[in-house]
Amino acid sequence: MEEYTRKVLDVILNIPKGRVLTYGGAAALAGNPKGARQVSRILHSMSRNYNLPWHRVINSRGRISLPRKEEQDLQRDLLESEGVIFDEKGSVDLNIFLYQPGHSRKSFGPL
DNA sequence: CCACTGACTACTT
DNA sequence: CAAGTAGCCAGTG
Repeated sequence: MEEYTRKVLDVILNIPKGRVLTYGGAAALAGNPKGARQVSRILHSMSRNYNLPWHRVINSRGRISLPRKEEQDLQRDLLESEGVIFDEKGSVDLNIFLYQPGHSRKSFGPL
């Protein structure tokens, strides 16, 4: 497996509860800003074996990208149970919930 | 090695 | 907002 793949896994595992990360963001943190698509494939192939928090990974517009509705609902449920808020259009406010290493605040949220 | 795939992204219509 | 285009790159066969 490529080192890049390993780094992506590491990044995903480090997303704090209640935060989300975009595919591109995970790719960038893993050292390959153009590797967003690999992130999605990694999640698909590794989430089974590594117990990854795959639900904390969404696309650059703050929306769920899963193709199947059941999976979308599951991801949304998991995120909401962690405190992530979805607006009426079904998207997450990345300005609030995006995981940004080094930019951590003591508290966050819409309040 | 080549061809194809994909839970992406940014840009343009 | 939806649809099309181009760039991207590791896994798989």
